Amino acid sequence: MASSNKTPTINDVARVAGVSKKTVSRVINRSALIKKDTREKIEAVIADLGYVPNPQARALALRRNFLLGLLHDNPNAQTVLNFQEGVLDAIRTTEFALVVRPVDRHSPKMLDDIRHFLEQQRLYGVLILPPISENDELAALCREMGCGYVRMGSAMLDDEEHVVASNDREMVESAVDYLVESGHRKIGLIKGPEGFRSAYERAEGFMGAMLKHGLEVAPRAIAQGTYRFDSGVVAAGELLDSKDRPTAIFCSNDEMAAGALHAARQRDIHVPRDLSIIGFDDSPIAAHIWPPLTTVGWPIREMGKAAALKLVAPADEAAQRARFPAQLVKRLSVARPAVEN
Amino acid sequence: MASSNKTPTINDVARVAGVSKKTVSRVINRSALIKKDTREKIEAVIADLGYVPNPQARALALRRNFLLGLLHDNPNAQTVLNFQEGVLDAIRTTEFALVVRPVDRHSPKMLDDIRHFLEQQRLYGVLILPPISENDELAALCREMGCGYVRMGSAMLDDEEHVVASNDREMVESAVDYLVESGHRKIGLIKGPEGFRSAYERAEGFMGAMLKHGLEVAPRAIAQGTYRFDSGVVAAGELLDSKDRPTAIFCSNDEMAAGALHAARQRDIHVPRDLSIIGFDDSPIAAHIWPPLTTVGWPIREMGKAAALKLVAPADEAAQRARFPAQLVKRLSVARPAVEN
DNA sequence: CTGAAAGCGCTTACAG
DNA sequence: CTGAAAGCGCTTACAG
Repeated sequence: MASSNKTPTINDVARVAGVSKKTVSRVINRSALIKKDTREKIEAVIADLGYVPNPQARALALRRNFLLGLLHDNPNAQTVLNFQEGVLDAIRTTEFALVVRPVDRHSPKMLDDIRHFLEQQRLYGVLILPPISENDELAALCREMGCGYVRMGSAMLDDEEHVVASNDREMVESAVDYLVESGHRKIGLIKGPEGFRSAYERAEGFMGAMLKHGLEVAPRAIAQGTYRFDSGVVAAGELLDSKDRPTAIFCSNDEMAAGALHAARQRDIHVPRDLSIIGFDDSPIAAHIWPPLTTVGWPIREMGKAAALKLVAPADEAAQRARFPAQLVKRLSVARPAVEN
Repeated sequence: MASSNKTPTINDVARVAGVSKKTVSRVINRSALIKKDTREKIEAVIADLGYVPNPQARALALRRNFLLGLLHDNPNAQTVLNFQEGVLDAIRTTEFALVVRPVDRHSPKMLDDIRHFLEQQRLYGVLILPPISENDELAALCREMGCGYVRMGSAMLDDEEHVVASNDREMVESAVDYLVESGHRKIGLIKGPEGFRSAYERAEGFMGAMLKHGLEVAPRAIAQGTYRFDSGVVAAGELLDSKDRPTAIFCSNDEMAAGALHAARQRDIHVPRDLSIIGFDDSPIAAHIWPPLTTVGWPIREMGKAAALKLVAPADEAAQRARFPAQLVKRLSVARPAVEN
């Protein structure tokens, strides 16, 4: 070691290798314009010295940080965390780091806050989780600021390079198919909140499937929810108290399905004997309530990984994928209806 | 505006204000060595120009990034997210950002990985969540690298400036007190995993309380869990199948309590009529299972905020706090035992 | 394919 | 209390 025990810089590498630091910079940045011999010599010195390029210096010179941002607002905690894990899978061995930024969808200053955040942190790119991923103004802001972005959604919200999407609509169709195969004909729906694309997609999937099976959906068989547990209790209550109550309910997410289970229990309606329930998300609660919930699970971690790769390694094969099929997870909350109807 | 539409730099501010950039730097860094008039003039120019110091440049010059790291391994998703929210509460209006880093407690390379991460990112400081917060080698590593750190824990793991702690032991005592007041005398314990300080504290709290009440704890009234749902099912099964089964079980976390509920249901043991259950964490599942779980809740978000403040604003009053009392959340999973025993 | 010079936007001693 | 010079560790045109 020529220098002391300080961490080595590009200058140390250049000196030891007997080249200019520009040349070292070229191997760091994987420039093609470099002779193989030179590259190998420099790589050896880098390994020998244990040199790691200083990201702060690169960030300053490049006017760009090696930071990915995760923008999210109030989604399911497990979803956020699984997504984070996926992102980390993609960047763990790179120089990138992940910065998280919860935002407030209801604040009128949200876009300004995000603008300021992007301006200040000079992020390499951002990953946007639903529901704010559905905000087209936000995507436009990212483009305007020269910040890469990938949106996670329930449908193809943008070009393939800017989206990782699940197929919610199809999945709800297959959930309804399953209920119909199990003998249900009076099937209720608890919708997610207005303005959420996922809620829309799931409701559309439901209506489409019912139509396909020639089944009627009475207005009283549809209730509005907010994706929160409490709204599931209330909405299911409405369905269960209506005359001619459904023998099965599709809930647009697991939280509301858990609420529906409470509503049934309060009325001494046994699940699944007297009522079948299907949720959506396959969040941990689905497996931990009683009866364990039949639901739709999507590969969130993989989606997070692919989303990050779209930003940091767009040429990578795994970065090409934009569609991520969800699948039905059968547990114990669905049974044949006690009385065929 | 003197310059074009580029974002203004410290030079622009200096020029417009008619001072040297060093002086501008002084007001940015809140140096005391500056005349009030000068400061106010410069502050006016800063506001006028909409100047924001470039964090990358500061990071390079200071050899220190304005980034806080969140190190965690496999804890409850909601805990991580709530903690993140708290941290963001503390740094939202500052130049700091939060970088997340899940780590693998079981990897032999964990400390090396973290060392490399700290070296590369030059973090301002890290926030460490349990269980890895209990790793003293990790804390030593942070000190060695000159990286600030704050550990979250179930007990005072370190000096006050390096800890935000809950009082798990006391809280479990009061949970047991509550069971005893409700008439229970045969109370079982499902422990958390070996090597977790929180598991130890909770078990100690349990044993201490039982001793205080002069109640015996038979070996068959204690079962080992892992903090996972499935382990709760198994452990509760053991307790419920033992002769002279308990009328109440304290579970060292909510996941296992949910598992215990399953075990009871499988045996047609009604909760709370035939069996009372108390959990720990007050995670969302606690309120969403049936019956809603009596549990111990701790102020995670506040702890996150205080932890971040200890790093970024140690003089702040809220940064002084190191102890955060949890409290018993009474719901429906506890009742008087059907038969006094 | 390689290099010398200038620059990214700040801060740090050192003077005064 | 304020400033001129040098430096943090990289990259970017521009030459050659």
